[in-house]
Amino acid sequence: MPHCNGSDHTRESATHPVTAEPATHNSQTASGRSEPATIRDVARSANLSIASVSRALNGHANVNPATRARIVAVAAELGYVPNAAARSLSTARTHAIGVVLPDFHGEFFSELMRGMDRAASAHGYQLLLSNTHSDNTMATHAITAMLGRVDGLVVMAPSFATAKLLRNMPVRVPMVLANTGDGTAHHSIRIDNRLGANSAVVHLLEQGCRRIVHIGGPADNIDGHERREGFAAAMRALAPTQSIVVRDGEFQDSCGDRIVRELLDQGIEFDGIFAANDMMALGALHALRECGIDVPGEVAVIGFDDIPLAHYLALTTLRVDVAGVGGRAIDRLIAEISGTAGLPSTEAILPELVIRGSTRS
Amino acid sequence: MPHCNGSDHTRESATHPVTAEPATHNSQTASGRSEPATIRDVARSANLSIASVSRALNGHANVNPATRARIVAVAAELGYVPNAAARSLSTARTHAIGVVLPDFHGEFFSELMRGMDRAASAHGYQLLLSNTHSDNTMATHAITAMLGRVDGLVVMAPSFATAKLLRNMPVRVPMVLANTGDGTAHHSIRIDNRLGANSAVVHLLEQGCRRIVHIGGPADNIDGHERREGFAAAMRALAPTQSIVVRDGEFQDSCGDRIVRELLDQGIEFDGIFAANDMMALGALHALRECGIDVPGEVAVIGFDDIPLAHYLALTTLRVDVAGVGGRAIDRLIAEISGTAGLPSTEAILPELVIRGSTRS
DNA sequence: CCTGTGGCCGTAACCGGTTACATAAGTGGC
DNA sequence: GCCACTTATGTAACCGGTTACGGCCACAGG
Repeated sequence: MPHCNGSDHTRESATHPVTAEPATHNSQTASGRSEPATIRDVARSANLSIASVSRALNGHANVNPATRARIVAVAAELGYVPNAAARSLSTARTHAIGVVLPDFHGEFFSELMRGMDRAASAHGYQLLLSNTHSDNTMATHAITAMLGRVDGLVVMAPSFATAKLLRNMPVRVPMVLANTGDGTAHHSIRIDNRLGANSAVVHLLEQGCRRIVHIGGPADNIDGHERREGFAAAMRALAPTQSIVVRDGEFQDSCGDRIVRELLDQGIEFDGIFAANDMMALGALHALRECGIDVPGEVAVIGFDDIPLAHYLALTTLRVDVAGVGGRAIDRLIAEISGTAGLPSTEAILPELVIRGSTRS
Repeated sequence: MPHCNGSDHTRESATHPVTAEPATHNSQTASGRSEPATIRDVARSANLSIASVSRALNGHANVNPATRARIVAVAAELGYVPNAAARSLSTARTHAIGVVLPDFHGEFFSELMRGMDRAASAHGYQLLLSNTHSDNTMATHAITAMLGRVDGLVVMAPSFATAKLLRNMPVRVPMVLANTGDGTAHHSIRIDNRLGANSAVVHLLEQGCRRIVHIGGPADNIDGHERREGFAAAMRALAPTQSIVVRDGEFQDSCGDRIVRELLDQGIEFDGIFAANDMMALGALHALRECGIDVPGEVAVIGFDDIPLAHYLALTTLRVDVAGVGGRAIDRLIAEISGTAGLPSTEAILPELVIRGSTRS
């Protein structure tokens, strides 16, 4: 690029009175596709020191208003954007939050992210994402990769195995756990699965059910575990004469379908189903309808989560404010980052019963 | 943060020879809750220079194998993790990719993220997320905030207004556009909406439909726009005698419902509906059923996207490999980052017709 | 007129890495 | 025995910000 019109930005020659013009290291205009302008470019262009530029742009008080205005104008003209890495290096703050999730599936995930993003961007934080791909060891690997590039972590590890790994990992950053079976050492936020299960049982009993079966979640999953325990506890307390029937699935609709057919084949009688999540409940609904069993007349069905499908297929369920979980997790993490959080504690989100056609006609 | 051990912030004492043994600045073991170990700690502990540590840990060739092994061992013992900000600063690489999306809603979003995450982590990249909250100016703001902390950007801006802003923004990083109406200046990837619309029309005509109406998407949306145009073009080409009826909605189920009722009220006859997305198609299905109109007997309905609900409600639709879009976008961005990408070009993902009960009994 | 004070600004150290270059030791060939 | 060359390691200059500290100047009080 030989002698491009260097007329406008060669003011720096004023500081160096003579010498042979340092090759105009970086004197292109903002419109060019040049290297991004640095704080030094701004300082040179404004005939000020980099310290003043830094102070002015960061809103420090001890800067002359006129000077600040000039700096802001020059910065805008050069299209200056502070280098985030450099800033992080000297301030030891990244303004980023790492999010480690077990899997990117379905509405649950997008709602969670929505809540997190809103809370994070409200505080000027950005979200760095990582999927553990349902591999337990991946979680620690993902966290390690994030160390140093985030100010804190939100980790979701519903699998007990992952939670165990987590517990043994030394942390160097603030961390909030979501839906994880470890409420002692860290700040955490969870769904009150036992309460939800209790609400489900109460509702089914109110509808007149006398033989309730539970389609449970995976044994390794904390939510499945707690919902199963909550179901059993509620049954013991509220319907002590009923036998407790539980069949575990894998949170997929096909499991619900299969388990219902197995129960029917085995001649097990039931008039109510509490599934540990909506997908399995929908699979159960499907199987019941195919077998000509009236819902809710002969069998009432209730799920957990309130996914959009539940609304469409009139499934009674327990609504969980997933976006709220995400938002609260971020809020608490930011509180911990800024040192305004208290001792580690666990916060529970309460599920809300949503009654639809699958339990009441 | 009361009385944290103030011994660690006396950094200037290292330069001034204050005698008195620098107090083993940072010699705790990995298990402690101390300040993270730096490369200097590792070097000191291994009796080597920081250059050797850097070379050893980065796999450079010119390091004695025995030395490398010792360094690796010491690093592991100290729990050393390189500071990402420092590394980014000197290498000008962040190994992060910025993702700017219009909204975090539904299955579409999670599938997209899934595809992106898989592709990104396969190449050792992390994802930095940003939501533009459906505010056009937010997009440029979000991008600005990401500059310097990412190696490249994937931007999704289905709104024409946002795309326009984007076009005028000077870019300093590699960028791939997804579903955006600007295929000239940047690498981009999109859904072949016109082809999909054509497939829909062909299928409806094959099913014997002779009066097809289109429930279109928002005027400002590129996908809606292209599907509408594709519909009109296909009708002109394949059924030139039919009049082209189009009613625009907002991609929500309620719109489909409302529009169908309006058409019926206005006495407009039709035997086929092509909706610009599945949600509106489902709304239409709902309205038709409530009005006692047989589907597909009297009216066939086809949607676009193949969301999970479509499967459950037996909606014929055009499947879009959303995860594939995300994955391809990341792959191409990484190619551009590493300089192995060619000139900007547009890549199209082909929708696939999925025939279900709403068009064929 | 001298000195204290406060506002504004510049100098330079520092954050924790990477890497060009210098240095030192070992190897082979003549 | 000397030189060229390779290999292994150390030194120090960066990368682009932030900020402690000190200097300069204007102005007020004595």
